[in-house]
Amino acid sequence: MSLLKPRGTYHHGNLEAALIGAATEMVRANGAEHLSLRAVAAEVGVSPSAAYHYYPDKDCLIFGVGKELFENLADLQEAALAQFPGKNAKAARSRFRALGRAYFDWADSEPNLFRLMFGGFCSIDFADAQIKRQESRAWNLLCSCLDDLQEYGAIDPIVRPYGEILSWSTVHGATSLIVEGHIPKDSFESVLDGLELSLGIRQS
Amino acid sequence: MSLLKPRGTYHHGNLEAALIGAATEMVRANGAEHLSLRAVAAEVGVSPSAAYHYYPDKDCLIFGVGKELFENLADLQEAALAQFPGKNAKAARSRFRALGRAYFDWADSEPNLFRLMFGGFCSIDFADAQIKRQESRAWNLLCSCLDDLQEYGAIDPIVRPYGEILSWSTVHGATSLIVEGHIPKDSFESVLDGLELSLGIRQS
DNA sequence: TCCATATCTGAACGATGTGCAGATTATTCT
DNA sequence: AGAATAATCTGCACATCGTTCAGATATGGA
Repeated sequence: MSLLKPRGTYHHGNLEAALIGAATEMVRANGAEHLSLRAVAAEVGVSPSAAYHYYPDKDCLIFGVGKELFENLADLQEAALAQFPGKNAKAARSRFRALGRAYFDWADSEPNLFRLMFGGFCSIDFADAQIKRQESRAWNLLCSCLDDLQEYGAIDPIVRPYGEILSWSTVHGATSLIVEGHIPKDSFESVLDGLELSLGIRQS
Repeated sequence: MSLLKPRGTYHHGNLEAALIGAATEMVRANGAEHLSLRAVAAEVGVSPSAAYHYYPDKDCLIFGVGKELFENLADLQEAALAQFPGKNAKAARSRFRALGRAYFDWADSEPNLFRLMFGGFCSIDFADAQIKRQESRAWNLLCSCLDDLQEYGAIDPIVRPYGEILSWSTVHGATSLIVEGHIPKDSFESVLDGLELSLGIRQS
């Protein structure tokens, strides 16, 4: 599936996917705030108006880009968990850290995509069913990770009820602050350390 | 100091401040992504080109807006601390919560301004001396708050070294996630509860 | 083969950010 | 006070952008 429309043809054949693909790449490179619908159309080899057959306006195109990203992130976190499949406290703790690191690494390697998802400037409808599904998939991964720690007695039971929301908030907050340059990059590991300590997660 | 230029006059007299004022109000109302330099100029009663005498481009005008906001936030946090001046564990704990709440309340009441500061879409230079000063002012407030807790033996000494970065990350993360609609608003209080618990902050 | 439908083009409109020549006012110097 | 200089603002122009719409072109079913 090529992005460019075959020369001399009228119909593209795969315009919707091609538009999303080109738009994603351009957001990745230049940030959503500099995305031009005309440029996306030109990249794909199509007139600007063609896009309006699939998206009522530019915002919806960007929304389409965003929807895919939440799936990507959930996939990454799933892969991170799969790296440490052991059924013991040590492996569970590794999973917990891997989950946080995957979140950060993704944001750190693609700040423009991360901003599109969580920056709030693009009118993304988080009530959208597809996004909700991916977000709850990621949430469930975190839940199962904390459940494991609990099962192995490797987390403070008093703090356990706050585990999910505390972990997500902390990791997301540190990630945002680092991506936007408010705190240095190497502080993420120490945030993870502190988070583990404060949740009472210790290696047996 | 009126925003509008007096009718019939040529020079405005206070253009720079008026531009920032009008721009701030328009960002507050519509979000920085919809700010129009022409609209700001019109609001102030001046031609669009006039703005270029004070700011080389639109981004720099937005940057000017952002700089002020960091001062506002630090002021708010200072005021929050002043509400609980007591020299004991209970007051220190109240200060800690007030600090977090002030951060969240500010973001919750002015999401567009919060996004401008931390959303990452506006090219804000956080190495700017004025911003750094305000950010470190807020940071020091947090430090002193945790120092107090430590002095009164009201915080887990093992977690204490991570106190500042954990607190900021967690509060900022929860705030962002709530403002952008990823988690419900009422979860902030429970994040605060969890943060206190996990830091070992308990009332004597 | 012909027709209905889906898909795309081309030209147009208003709005935007920005640059530049010159008009207008303020300030400084004599 | 008057003239020269600097600061400030206007008016116009340009390229680009998002978006609309009438019409051209291709596709698929009868």
